[in-house]
Amino acid sequence: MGRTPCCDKVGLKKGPWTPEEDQKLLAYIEEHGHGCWRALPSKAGLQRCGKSCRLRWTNYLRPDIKRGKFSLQEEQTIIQLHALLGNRWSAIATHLSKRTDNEIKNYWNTHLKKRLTKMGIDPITHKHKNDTLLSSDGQSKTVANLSHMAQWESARLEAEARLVRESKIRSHSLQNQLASSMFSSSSSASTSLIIINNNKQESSSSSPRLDILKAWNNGVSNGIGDLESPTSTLSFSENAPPIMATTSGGGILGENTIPMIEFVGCSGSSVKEEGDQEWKGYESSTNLTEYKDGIMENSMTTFTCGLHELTMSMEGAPTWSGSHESLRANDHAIAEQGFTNLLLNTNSGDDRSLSEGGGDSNNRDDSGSGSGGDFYEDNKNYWNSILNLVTSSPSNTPMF
DNA sequence: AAATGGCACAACCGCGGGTCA
DNA sequence: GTGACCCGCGGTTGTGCCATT
Repeated sequence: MGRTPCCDKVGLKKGPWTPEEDQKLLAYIEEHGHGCWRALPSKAGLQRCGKSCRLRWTNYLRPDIKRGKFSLQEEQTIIQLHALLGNRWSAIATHLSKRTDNEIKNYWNTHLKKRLTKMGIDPITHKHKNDTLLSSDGQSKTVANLSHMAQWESARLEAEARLVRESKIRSHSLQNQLASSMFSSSSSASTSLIIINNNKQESSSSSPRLDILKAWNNGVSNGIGDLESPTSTLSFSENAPPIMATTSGGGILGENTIPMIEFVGCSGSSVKEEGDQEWKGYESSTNLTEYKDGIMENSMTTFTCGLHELTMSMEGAPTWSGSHESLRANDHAIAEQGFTNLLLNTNSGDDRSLSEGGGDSNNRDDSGSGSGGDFYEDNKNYWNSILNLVTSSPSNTPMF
Protein backbone atom coordinates (compact mmCIF):
# COMPACT_ATOMS: atom_id res chain seq x y z
CA MET A 1 0.00 0.00 0.00
CA GLY A 2 1.11 3.50 -0.57
CA ARG A 3 2.26 5.35 2.40
CA THR A 4 0.97 8.81 2.93
CA PRO A 5 3.48 11.34 4.11
CA CYS A 6 3.49 12.03 7.80
CA CYS A 7 2.23 15.48 7.05
CA ASP A 8 1.70 17.87 4.25
CA LYS A 9 5.21 18.92 3.52
CA VAL A 10 4.30 21.86 1.35
CA GLY A 11 5.14 25.07 3.13
CA LEU A 12 6.62 23.39 6.13
CA LYS A 13 9.92 24.56 7.45
CA LYS A 14 12.92 22.30 7.53
CA GLY A 15 16.40 22.67 8.80
CA PRO A 16 17.70 24.03 12.07
CA TRP A 17 15.27 25.14 14.69
CA THR A 18 15.21 28.73 15.77
CA PRO A 19 14.99 29.77 19.41
CA GLU A 20 11.50 31.07 18.73
CA GLU A 21 10.39 27.72 17.44
CA ASP A 22 11.93 26.00 20.41
CA GLN A 23 10.11 28.33 22.72
CA LYS A 24 6.81 27.68 21.03
CA LEU A 25 7.27 23.96 21.20
CA LEU A 26 8.40 24.05 24.80
CA ALA A 27 5.57 26.28 25.86
CA TYR A 28 2.99 24.13 24.17
CA ILE A 29 4.26 20.85 25.56
CA GLU A 30 4.63 22.25 29.04
CA GLU A 31 1.04 23.35 28.95
CA HIS A 32 -0.65 20.57 27.04
CA GLY A 33 1.81 17.74 26.72
CA HIS A 34 2.74 16.59 23.28
CA GLY A 35 -0.25 14.34 22.75
CA CYS A 36 -0.56 13.60 19.07
CA TRP A 37 2.56 14.79 17.35
CA ARG A 38 0.83 15.09 14.06
CA ALA A 39 -1.60 17.61 15.37
CA LEU A 40 0.87 19.44 17.54
CA PRO A 41 2.49 21.81 15.04
CA SER A 42 -0.73 23.53 14.04
CA LYS A 43 -1.87 23.80 17.63
CA ALA A 44 1.49 25.17 18.70
CA GLY A 45 1.71 27.54 15.77
CA LEU A 46 4.72 25.87 14.22
CA GLN A 47 5.39 25.47 10.53
CA ARG A 48 6.92 22.07 11.11
CA CYS A 49 5.79 18.54 10.66
CA GLY A 50 4.94 16.55 13.73
CA LYS A 51 7.87 14.29 13.24
CA SER A 52 10.26 17.19 13.27
CA CYS A 53 8.67 18.45 16.47
CA ARG A 54 8.95 15.06 18.09
CA LEU A 55 12.60 14.74 17.20
CA ARG A 56 13.37 18.22 18.39
CA TRP A 57 11.69 17.47 21.66
CA THR A 58 13.12 14.04 22.28
CA ASN A 59 16.64 14.85 21.18
CA TYR A 60 17.07 18.38 22.36
CA LEU A 61 14.34 20.15 24.27
CA ARG A 62 13.33 17.48 26.72
CA PRO A 63 14.20 18.76 30.17
CA ASP A 64 15.72 15.54 31.39
CA ILE A 65 18.44 15.43 28.79
CA LYS A 66 22.01 15.56 29.91
CA ARG A 67 24.27 17.41 27.54
CA GLY A 68 27.96 17.92 27.30
CA LYS A 69 30.90 15.64 27.13
CA PHE A 70 30.56 11.99 27.82
CA SER A 71 32.32 10.79 30.91
CA LEU A 72 34.75 7.92 30.88
CA GLN A 73 32.16 5.80 32.58
CA GLU A 74 29.63 6.66 29.93
CA GLU A 75 32.09 5.88 27.19
CA GLN A 76 32.85 2.54 28.67
CA THR A 77 29.19 1.79 29.10
CA ILE A 78 28.44 2.66 25.51
CA ILE A 79 31.19 0.46 24.18
CA GLN A 80 30.28 -2.42 26.39
CA LEU A 81 26.62 -2.22 25.60
CA HIS A 82 27.36 -1.84 21.93
CA ALA A 83 29.28 -5.06 22.10
CA LEU A 84 26.17 -6.69 23.46
CA LEU A 85 23.45 -4.87 21.62
CA GLY A 86 25.00 -3.69 18.41
CA ASN A 87 23.50 -0.61 16.85
CA ARG A 88 20.41 -0.72 19.01
CA TRP A 89 20.88 2.81 20.18
CA SER A 90 17.58 3.11 21.89
CA ALA A 91 18.31 0.03 23.95
CA ILE A 92 21.72 1.36 24.81
CA ALA A 93 20.20 4.69 25.75
CA THR A 94 18.00 3.02 28.31
CA HIS A 95 21.15 2.20 30.24
CA LEU A 96 22.72 5.61 29.97
CA SER A 97 21.29 8.22 32.19
CA LYS A 98 19.75 11.15 30.39
CA ARG A 99 21.43 10.54 27.08
CA THR A 100 19.42 10.25 23.91
CA ASP A 101 19.87 7.49 21.43
CA ASN A 102 20.74 10.05 18.80
CA GLU A 103 23.45 11.54 20.95
CA ILE A 104 24.88 8.15 21.74
CA LYS A 105 24.76 7.18 18.09
CA ASN A 106 26.58 10.34 17.08
CA TYR A 107 29.17 9.90 19.78
CA TRP A 108 29.77 6.36 18.72
CA ASN A 109 30.16 7.24 15.09
CA THR A 110 32.41 10.21 15.65
CA HIS A 111 34.54 9.05 18.56
CA LEU A 112 34.31 5.55 19.80
CA LYS A 113 34.14 3.68 16.55
CA LYS A 114 37.26 5.37 15.31
CA ARG A 115 39.03 4.69 18.54
CA LEU A 116 38.25 1.01 18.40
CA THR A 117 39.32 0.84 14.80
CA LYS A 118 42.63 2.43 15.61
CA MET A 119 43.13 -0.15 18.29
CA GLY A 120 42.64 -2.90 15.81
CA ILE A 121 39.26 -3.87 17.15
CA ASP A 122 36.43 -4.29 14.74
CA PRO A 123 33.79 -1.84 15.97
CA ILE A 124 31.06 -4.06 14.61
CA THR A 125 32.04 -7.40 16.02
CA HIS A 126 34.18 -6.03 18.86
CA LYS A 127 36.71 -8.66 18.00
CA HIS A 128 40.34 -8.10 17.42
CA LYS A 129 41.17 -8.18 13.78
CA ASN A 130 43.62 -10.99 14.33
CA ASP A 131 41.11 -13.21 16.02
CA THR A 132 41.17 -15.47 13.04
CA LEU A 133 44.69 -16.50 13.98
CA LEU A 134 43.21 -18.29 16.91
CA SER A 135 40.80 -20.27 14.90
CA SER A 136 42.57 -23.54 15.35
CA ASP A 137 42.55 -23.78 19.09
CA GLY A 138 40.04 -23.92 21.83
CA GLN A 139 40.55 -20.36 22.83
CA SER A 140 38.79 -19.05 19.81
CA LYS A 141 36.02 -21.47 20.56
CA THR A 142 35.69 -19.90 23.93
CA VAL A 143 35.59 -16.49 22.39
CA ALA A 144 32.95 -17.71 20.01
CA ASN A 145 30.95 -18.97 22.92
CA LEU A 146 31.27 -15.63 24.59
CA SER A 147 30.01 -13.97 21.47
CA HIS A 148 27.16 -16.39 21.36
CA MET A 149 26.22 -15.55 24.88
CA ALA A 150 26.52 -11.89 24.10
CA GLN A 151 24.05 -12.35 21.30
CA TRP A 152 21.78 -14.15 23.65
CA GLU A 153 21.99 -11.36 26.15
CA SER A 154 21.56 -8.85 23.39
CA ALA A 155 18.24 -10.32 22.50
CA ARG A 156 17.21 -10.40 26.09
CA LEU A 157 18.19 -6.81 26.71
CA GLU A 158 16.37 -5.74 23.64
CA ALA A 159 13.25 -7.41 24.85
CA GLU A 160 13.66 -5.83 28.22
CA ALA A 161 14.09 -2.43 26.70
CA ARG A 162 10.84 -2.98 24.92
CA LEU A 163 9.26 -4.02 28.13
CA VAL A 164 10.45 -0.91 29.82
CA ARG A 165 8.79 1.21 27.22
CA GLU A 166 5.59 -0.72 27.29
CA SER A 167 5.38 -0.80 31.01
CA LYS A 168 5.43 2.96 31.19
CA ILE A 169 2.00 3.03 29.70
CA ARG A 170 0.40 1.45 32.64
CA SER A 171 2.83 2.50 35.30
CA HIS A 172 0.66 4.75 37.37
CA SER A 173 -2.32 2.51 37.63
CA LEU A 174 -0.16 -0.43 38.54
CA GLN A 175 1.65 1.52 41.16
CA ASN A 176 -1.55 2.29 42.92
CA GLN A 177 -2.85 -1.17 42.46
CA LEU A 178 0.19 -2.88 43.85
CA ALA A 179 1.04 -0.54 46.62
CA SER A 180 -1.18 -2.33 49.04
CA SER A 181 0.19 -5.73 48.16
CA MET A 182 3.67 -4.48 48.79
CA PHE A 183 2.90 -3.67 52.34
CA SER A 184 1.24 -6.98 52.85
CA SER A 185 4.24 -8.92 51.66
CA SER A 186 7.26 -6.81 52.45
CA SER A 187 7.30 -7.95 56.01
CA SER A 188 8.60 -11.27 54.85
CA ALA A 189 12.36 -11.27 55.00
CA SER A 190 12.52 -14.04 52.46
CA THR A 191 10.67 -12.28 49.73
CA SER A 192 12.55 -12.42 46.47
CA LEU A 193 12.28 -9.76 43.89
CA ILE A 194 12.56 -9.63 40.16
CA ILE A 195 12.03 -6.10 39.13
CA ILE A 196 12.20 -4.37 35.87
CA ASN A 197 12.52 -0.70 36.24
CA ASN A 198 10.13 1.16 34.05
CA ASN A 199 11.81 4.46 34.30
CA LYS A 200 14.19 5.03 31.46
CA GLN A 201 16.06 7.70 33.23
CA GLU A 202 16.48 5.84 36.42
CA SER A 203 17.20 2.52 34.91
CA SER A 204 20.66 3.39 33.86
CA SER A 205 21.69 4.35 37.32
CA SER A 206 20.47 1.21 38.89
CA SER A 207 20.86 -1.18 35.95
CA PRO A 208 18.36 -3.63 37.32
CA ARG A 209 17.81 -5.60 34.17
CA LEU A 210 21.05 -7.38 33.74
CA ASP A 211 20.54 -10.09 36.28
CA ILE A 212 21.28 -13.02 34.07
CA LEU A 213 24.22 -11.31 32.53
CA LYS A 214 25.51 -10.53 35.95
CA ALA A 215 25.22 -14.11 36.93
CA TRP A 216 26.90 -15.10 33.74
CA ASN A 217 29.70 -12.71 34.40
CA ASN A 218 30.47 -14.51 37.59
CA GLY A 219 30.34 -17.81 35.87
CA VAL A 220 32.43 -16.84 32.90
CA SER A 221 35.07 -15.19 34.97
CA ASN A 222 35.30 -18.08 37.30
CA GLY A 223 35.33 -20.95 34.96
CA ILE A 224 35.69 -19.98 31.38
CA GLY A 225 36.32 -23.52 30.32
CA ASP A 226 32.82 -24.45 31.30
CA LEU A 227 31.49 -22.60 28.35
CA GLU A 228 31.26 -25.83 26.51
CA SER A 229 28.02 -26.55 28.23
CA PRO A 230 25.44 -24.12 26.97
CA THR A 231 22.31 -25.28 28.62
CA SER A 232 22.52 -25.28 32.33
CA THR A 233 19.83 -23.53 34.24
CA LEU A 234 19.13 -20.61 36.40
CA SER A 235 17.01 -21.62 39.28
CA PHE A 236 15.65 -20.22 42.41
CA SER A 237 16.14 -21.73 45.77
CA GLU A 238 13.73 -24.45 46.44
CA ASN A 239 13.70 -23.30 50.00
CA ALA A 240 12.49 -19.96 49.03
CA PRO A 241 8.81 -19.44 49.38
CA PRO A 242 6.70 -18.75 46.36
CA ILE A 243 8.03 -15.62 44.84
CA MET A 244 5.91 -12.69 45.72
CA ALA A 245 6.85 -9.69 43.74
CA THR A 246 6.48 -6.46 45.52
CA THR A 247 6.50 -2.89 44.58
CA SER A 248 7.77 -0.06 46.55
CA GLY A 249 7.41 3.66 46.39
CA GLY A 250 10.58 3.89 48.38
CA GLY A 251 11.56 1.41 50.99
CA ILE A 252 13.56 -1.40 49.57
CA LEU A 253 14.20 0.08 46.22
CA GLY A 254 14.76 3.66 47.04
CA GLU A 255 12.80 6.71 46.29
CA ASN A 256 13.71 7.03 42.69
CA THR A 257 13.09 3.50 41.69
CA ILE A 258 9.73 2.77 40.26
CA PRO A 259 9.37 -0.91 39.71
CA MET A 260 6.58 -1.74 37.42
CA ILE A 261 6.96 -5.23 36.09
CA GLU A 262 6.43 -7.78 38.70
CA PHE A 263 6.52 -11.50 38.75
CA VAL A 264 4.34 -13.26 41.18
CA GLY A 265 5.28 -16.81 41.74
CA CYS A 266 2.38 -19.15 41.54
CA SER A 267 2.96 -22.47 43.19
CA GLY A 268 6.64 -22.00 42.63
CA SER A 269 6.46 -23.14 39.08
CA SER A 270 5.20 -20.28 37.10
CA VAL A 271 5.63 -16.61 37.01
CA LYS A 272 2.85 -14.26 36.30
CA GLU A 273 3.19 -10.65 35.55
CA GLU A 274 0.21 -8.84 36.84
CA GLY A 275 -1.71 -7.33 34.04
CA ASP A 276 -1.79 -8.58 30.54
CA GLN A 277 1.66 -7.73 29.38
CA GLU A 278 2.61 -9.48 26.20
CA TRP A 279 5.98 -11.19 26.18
CA LYS A 280 6.33 -11.79 22.51
CA GLY A 281 9.75 -10.26 22.42
CA TYR A 282 11.17 -12.78 24.79
CA GLU A 283 9.52 -15.64 23.13
CA SER A 284 10.60 -14.80 19.65
CA SER A 285 14.03 -13.43 20.16
CA THR A 286 15.53 -15.47 22.92
CA ASN A 287 13.84 -18.76 22.47
CA LEU A 288 14.48 -19.40 26.10
CA THR A 289 11.25 -19.21 27.91
CA GLU A 290 7.73 -19.29 26.82
CA TYR A 291 5.53 -16.48 27.83
CA LYS A 292 1.90 -16.84 27.15
CA ASP A 293 -0.74 -14.44 28.25
CA GLY A 294 1.51 -13.10 30.89
CA ILE A 295 2.54 -16.49 32.16
CA MET A 296 6.18 -17.39 32.01
CA GLU A 297 5.74 -21.05 31.83
CA ASN A 298 7.83 -23.32 33.93
CA SER A 299 10.46 -20.72 34.23
CA MET A 300 10.81 -19.72 37.81
CA THR A 301 12.36 -22.98 38.76
CA THR A 302 14.36 -23.58 35.62
CA PHE A 303 15.26 -20.46 33.78
CA THR A 304 17.74 -21.33 31.12
CA CYS A 305 20.64 -18.95 31.10
CA GLY A 306 23.08 -20.91 29.15
CA LEU A 307 26.05 -21.53 31.34
CA HIS A 308 25.61 -22.30 34.95
CA GLU A 309 23.05 -23.10 37.47
CA LEU A 310 22.30 -20.11 39.55
CA THR A 311 20.58 -20.34 42.82
CA MET A 312 18.80 -17.36 44.16
CA SER A 313 19.24 -17.07 47.85
CA MET A 314 16.42 -15.95 50.01
CA GLU A 315 17.99 -12.55 50.37
CA GLY A 316 18.22 -12.19 46.67
CA ALA A 317 21.94 -12.61 46.42
CA PRO A 318 22.97 -15.09 43.78
CA THR A 319 25.11 -17.99 44.67
CA TRP A 320 26.55 -20.34 42.17
CA SER A 321 25.77 -23.89 42.82
CA GLY A 322 28.56 -26.36 42.53
CA SER A 323 32.15 -25.28 42.74
CA HIS A 324 31.99 -21.91 41.10
CA GLU A 325 31.62 -19.88 44.20
CA SER A 326 35.12 -20.41 45.39
CA LEU A 327 36.45 -18.93 42.22
CA ARG A 328 34.46 -15.78 42.29
CA ALA A 329 37.22 -13.71 43.81
CA ASN A 330 38.93 -13.55 40.47
CA ASP A 331 36.02 -11.87 38.85
CA HIS A 332 36.61 -8.25 39.47
CA ALA A 333 40.35 -8.47 39.14
CA ILE A 334 40.00 -9.95 35.70
CA ALA A 335 37.30 -7.65 34.58
CA GLU A 336 38.81 -4.46 35.86
CA GLN A 337 42.14 -4.81 34.22
CA GLY A 338 41.12 -5.51 30.70
CA PHE A 339 38.94 -3.29 28.71
CA THR A 340 39.31 -0.07 30.56
CA ASN A 341 43.05 -0.25 30.45
CA LEU A 342 42.95 -1.35 26.91
CA LEU A 343 40.78 1.41 25.70
CA LEU A 344 40.35 4.21 28.13
CA ASN A 345 43.30 4.43 30.42
CA THR A 346 45.61 4.81 27.52
CA ASN A 347 43.83 7.95 26.54
CA SER A 348 44.35 10.16 29.47
CA GLY A 349 44.39 13.35 27.49
CA ASP A 350 41.52 15.71 27.58
CA ASP A 351 40.50 14.81 24.10
CA ARG A 352 40.91 11.14 24.94
CA SER A 353 42.29 10.55 21.51
CA LEU A 354 44.39 7.57 20.85
CA SER A 355 48.07 7.85 20.75
CA GLU A 356 49.00 8.04 17.14
CA GLY A 357 52.57 7.00 17.73
CA GLY A 358 53.82 3.69 16.50
CA GLY A 359 55.15 2.87 19.93
CA ASP A 360 51.76 2.53 21.47
CA SER A 361 51.70 -0.93 22.88
CA ASN A 362 47.97 -0.99 22.69
CA ASN A 363 48.02 -0.74 18.99
CA ARG A 364 48.81 -4.33 18.38
CA ASP A 365 48.07 -4.23 14.73
CA ASP A 366 50.77 -1.72 14.15
CA SER A 367 53.34 -2.88 16.58
CA GLY A 368 52.99 -6.51 15.83
CA SER A 369 53.94 -7.22 19.38
CA GLY A 370 50.81 -9.06 20.28
CA SER A 371 50.93 -12.80 20.30
CA GLY A 372 47.96 -15.04 19.86
CA GLY A 373 47.85 -15.46 23.59
CA ASP A 374 47.73 -11.74 24.08
CA PHE A 375 44.86 -11.51 21.70
CA TYR A 376 43.09 -14.15 23.62
CA GLU A 377 43.74 -12.34 26.85
CA ASP A 378 42.47 -9.15 25.31
CA ASN A 379 39.35 -10.87 24.14
CA LYS A 380 38.77 -12.45 27.48
CA ASN A 381 39.30 -9.21 29.28
CA TYR A 382 37.26 -7.41 26.72
CA TRP A 383 34.23 -9.56 27.21
CA ASN A 384 34.74 -9.79 30.91
CA SER A 385 34.75 -6.07 31.13
CA ILE A 386 31.64 -5.91 29.06
CA LEU A 387 30.06 -8.13 31.58
CA ASN A 388 31.65 -6.20 34.35
CA LEU A 389 29.40 -3.39 33.35
CA VAL A 390 26.82 -5.25 35.29
CA THR A 391 28.90 -5.73 38.36
CA SER A 392 29.75 -2.08 38.38
CA SER A 393 26.13 -1.21 38.83
CA PRO A 394 25.44 1.03 41.76
CA SER A 395 24.97 -0.60 45.09
CA ASN A 396 21.34 0.25 45.15
CA THR A 397 20.65 -2.17 42.38
CA PRO A 398 17.62 -4.00 43.58
CA MET A 399 18.20 -7.09 41.57
CA PHE A 400 20.47 -8.93 43.90
C1' DA B 1 43.64 36.86 6.41
C1' DA B 2 41.65 33.62 3.37
C1' DA B 3 40.99 28.94 1.87
C1' DT B 4 40.49 24.32 2.92
C1' DG B 5 39.56 20.10 5.25
C1' DG B 6 37.95 17.64 9.15
C1' DC B 7 34.94 17.19 12.91
C1' DA B 8 30.78 17.33 15.71
C1' DC B 9 26.16 17.38 16.01
C1' DA B 10 21.43 18.48 14.84
C1' DA B 11 18.11 17.17 11.79
C1' DC B 12 16.04 14.56 8.10
C1' DC B 13 14.65 10.30 5.67
C1' DG B 14 12.82 5.90 5.08
C1' DC B 15 11.40 1.78 7.06
C1' DG B 16 8.98 -1.20 10.14
C1' DG B 17 6.08 -2.34 14.13
C1' DG B 18 1.92 -1.53 16.60
C1' DT B 19 -2.77 0.04 16.89
C1' DC B 20 -7.30 0.93 15.49
C1' DA B 21 -11.36 1.27 12.65
C1' DG C 1 -7.96 -9.33 6.94
C1' DT C 2 -6.89 -4.78 5.30
C1' DG C 3 -5.64 -0.14 5.11
C1' DA C 4 -4.56 4.16 7.40
C1' DC C 5 -2.20 6.20 10.82
C1' DC C 6 1.15 7.05 14.58
C1' DC C 7 5.36 6.46 16.47
C1' DG C 8 10.11 4.90 17.17
C1' DC C 9 14.36 3.47 15.30
C1' DG C 10 18.65 3.40 12.67
C1' DG C 11 21.08 5.32 8.83
C1' DT C 12 22.34 9.26 6.50
C1' DT C 13 22.88 14.07 5.37
C1' DG C 14 23.51 19.02 6.03
C1' DT C 15 25.60 22.66 8.30
C1' DG C 16 28.32 25.28 11.34
C1' DC C 17 32.59 25.45 13.84
C1' DC C 18 37.40 24.93 14.35
C1' DA C 19 42.09 23.81 13.27
C1' DT C 20 45.44 23.73 9.80
C1' DT C 21 47.77 25.30 5.74
